[in-house]
Amino acid sequence: MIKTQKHAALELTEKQNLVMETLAKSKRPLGAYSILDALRDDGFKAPLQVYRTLDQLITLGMVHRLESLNAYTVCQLDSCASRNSQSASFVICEMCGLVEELAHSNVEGIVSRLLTNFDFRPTKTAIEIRGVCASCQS
Amino acid sequence: MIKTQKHAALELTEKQNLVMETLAKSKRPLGAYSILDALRDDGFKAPLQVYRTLDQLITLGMVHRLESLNAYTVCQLDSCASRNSQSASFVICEMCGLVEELAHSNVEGIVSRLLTNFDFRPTKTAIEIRGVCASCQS
DNA sequence: CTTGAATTGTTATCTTATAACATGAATTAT
DNA sequence: ATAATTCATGTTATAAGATAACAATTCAAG
Repeated sequence: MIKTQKHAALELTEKQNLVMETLAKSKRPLGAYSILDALRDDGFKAPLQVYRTLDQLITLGMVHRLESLNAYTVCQLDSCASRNSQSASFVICEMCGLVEELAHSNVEGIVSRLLTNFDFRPTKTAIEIRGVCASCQS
Repeated sequence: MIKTQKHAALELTEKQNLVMETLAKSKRPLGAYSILDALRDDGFKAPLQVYRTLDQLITLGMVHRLESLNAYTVCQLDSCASRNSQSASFVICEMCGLVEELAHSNVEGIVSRLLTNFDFRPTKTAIEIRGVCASCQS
């Protein structure tokens, strides 16, 4: 194995790259079926192909699922992919649909704060703050 | 209107009471269709009846939706109903399914901490911490 | 009453997700 | 090499979650 060191990004399969590009092009999180529709001409024929690819990307920390939207978005932070983090925090504007990921340097401390007095070993945290963004507060 | 002062609990409709009882009896969060199945003999015939009742109870702060489970649970804190709070925080054990609600005296401070430097007006926050509970860590 | 508004019932449908099994590719043992 | 095993992917069918659209009913105001 004389191959040069591989970067995570280069390891992606064709299908994974297609899903990443689709999500990256979109300004908003996408549902699995929207991704499927966008990729019908690229070999995606069934929902499960999308769901499996999303699962892989989520495991890599490159995509997050927005639990309260049943939708998926590319990770906006380099830190997630580099640590395979499945945890993420988002603000979601209920007026315009804007979604922004919060840096989670803060989040880990906050989670352990919340768990004070709870004997609980966290593996994956979802924080979704819904409300009104700056532009929409006018 | 000479009626005595009403408590929130006394205001509940028949259907709302049935859903509350069903959720309270269950040790685990329930999906809307499980609730429907449990209440088929009590006049519930269609999903929408369950969803509408759940929405009402959620608005009252008496039921919370677990976004990452697509399931519903009675609020375990008196503080939610008393302030009609739609925000809640949970720990969810991925081994045994245990779900426990975290007091949110902490949570509000934490949310504003997370939003430092974000011009965002939060209305509803979902925090769901998945992991392994004390019993399952053995 | 009776009109209009709001709630509740009902059917149909849409969206999201996964089970179950088939096919094919890679891996190892013989 | 090739059979046997395992693991990933394809495909069909269906389960589970949610809501749209409209009908029927209730209920308060005129």
